[in-house]
Amino acid sequence: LPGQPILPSVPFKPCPTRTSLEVLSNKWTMLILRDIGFLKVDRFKQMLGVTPGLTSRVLTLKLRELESDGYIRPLELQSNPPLVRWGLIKKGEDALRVLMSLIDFGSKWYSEEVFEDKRSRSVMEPFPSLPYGR
Amino acid sequence: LPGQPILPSVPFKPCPTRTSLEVLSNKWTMLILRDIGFLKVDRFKQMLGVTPGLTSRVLTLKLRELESDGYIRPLELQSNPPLVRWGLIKKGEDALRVLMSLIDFGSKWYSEEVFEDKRSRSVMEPFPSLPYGR
DNA sequence: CTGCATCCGATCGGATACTG
DNA sequence: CAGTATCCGATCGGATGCAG
Repeated sequence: LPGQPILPSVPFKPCPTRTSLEVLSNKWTMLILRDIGFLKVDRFKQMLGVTPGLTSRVLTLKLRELESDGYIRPLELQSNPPLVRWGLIKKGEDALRVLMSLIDFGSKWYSEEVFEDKRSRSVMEPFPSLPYGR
Repeated sequence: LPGQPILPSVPFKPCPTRTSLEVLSNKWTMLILRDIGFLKVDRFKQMLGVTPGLTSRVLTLKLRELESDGYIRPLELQSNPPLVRWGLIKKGEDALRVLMSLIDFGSKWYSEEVFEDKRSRSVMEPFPSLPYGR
């Protein structure tokens, strides 16, 4: 992409990248959205199970943050013993597009760590069923 | 997206999201790639100028990291006084897709902070000239 | 099961001053 | 101009244990 600056035709005050990153750049946030949105793992303990390294303290903090920022919503199913499912709301679903671009990027550039056959590929291959693109 | 889990047809060991985030989730990294890739601001001092809050110490650290991870490349033009331009290489250009998705997301969900007219919009509007999508 | 409380080391990154 | 060096407070997040 050499040459002219690529400038927005509509000027923004702070770059929207900055605002988006404030919430999405967290170490665990995207993985939690992945659990709920893609893996359909929407229960506290299950999330801990499928996300190695994540601890209950951090998961709690991030769920609260995602909730208060309007990404997810809790469904309290029963309270004794507690049974909660977490669901994406609109903003959270939109964030999955960012997630897809991360998966795409990672699949291409970190295939050695990611795939067992170490072959680089595009997301369309791992997720052929997904409505991707616009 | 209710219903079935959306699973990859090709299993990955760690989720590629995780590997991508290790480098891209940094507070400043994406903004530096934006400076070079979109704004065509490729000089040290200029980057500090267009990226409020960024300090020279952190910029140095991140440039070194992006360089050793294969996102950018320095062009030493002269050494006294020093004159350096930073350019994206392939991996860095690919990372712009992630950046676009962040801009897209931010333009939609943080329009109050981002646009002066506070109207939400898609990236296609601010960047009509960009080859976006696949 | 779904969390919360406490503790604490590691890291991040802002402020400031300095160098070739 | 393009960085380095030093300092240090704030935050992040891992470990562990406990609660409803």
